[in-house]
Amino acid sequence: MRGGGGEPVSFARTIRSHGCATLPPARIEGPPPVYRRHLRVGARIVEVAMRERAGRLVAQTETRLRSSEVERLSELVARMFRLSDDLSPFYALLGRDDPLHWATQGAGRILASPSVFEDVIKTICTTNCTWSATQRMTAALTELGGGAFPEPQTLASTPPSWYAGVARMGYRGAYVRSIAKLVASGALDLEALRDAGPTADDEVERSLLELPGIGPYAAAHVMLLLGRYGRLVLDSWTRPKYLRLTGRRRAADSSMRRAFARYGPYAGLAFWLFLTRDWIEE
DNA sequence: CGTCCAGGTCTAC
DNA sequence: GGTAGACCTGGACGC
Repeated sequence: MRGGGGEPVSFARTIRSHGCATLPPARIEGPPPVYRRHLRVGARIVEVAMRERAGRLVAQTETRLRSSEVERLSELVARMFRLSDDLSPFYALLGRDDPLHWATQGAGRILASPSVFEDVIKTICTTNCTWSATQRMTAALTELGGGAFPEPQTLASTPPSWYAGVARMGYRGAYVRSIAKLVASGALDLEALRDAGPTADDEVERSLLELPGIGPYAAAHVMLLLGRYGRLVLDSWTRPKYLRLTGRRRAADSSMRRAFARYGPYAGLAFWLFLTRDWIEE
């Protein structure tokens, strides 16, 4: 790996993926698809352009990085693209006659945030509001962070008046602030959820549900970003989209779960791919 | 203008 | 266990 000053940081591990950005701020341009965002690398914030080149994921920065920063950036990008995930067991489930067989070309690599903390907070910002409100809230958070998502300590020490008056987060502000305080104080280690290894999904789900502002929808959403694909993300966007795609007039949550149960631990990923196939241009 | 509700969650029955 | 109401905010509506 090399990096800085126009030299790309590249990853030996091949990814064949259609990255799906589920959370702002992110923009995908194309072709060729480029994903850009500012990342906090050590003490400073750098803009990083990430793209696929010859079967490799390449991250490039405008400014030259120290080798320690290259190391750190590599770590962050590997997390975001979940490079340690092996989706082959999922692909093995998708036979020729499977409606999701198309996904075996490399779909399903969910793009996460560099930290679990960021994914948790942003997910709270998607609840019970319009997408434009989510964008407003996350833009304010990024502004507070000086161009990148703020550290837990920053959010913990920011007064409630900022949450209400600037970010206009409404009742979510208290949830976000209290989670930030827990993390900043060391009482809660959200990042450990990413490397929870063989810890059962149920246990991870319970941990998430204990957080203020995190309910069934948010827990399932964060788990998808953690590479735990068993839960279906059920909300006011996915439910109607499912109905539209299947031509059904109504469908209980239980019947949607049943319809995807055959994908086992990948049921939630299969559901997500089923719903977002039209996001992928062919 | 008032009402409804959006990529829900919490509390109180 | 299941369900009603409240909850910040701000667009999209109907009147």
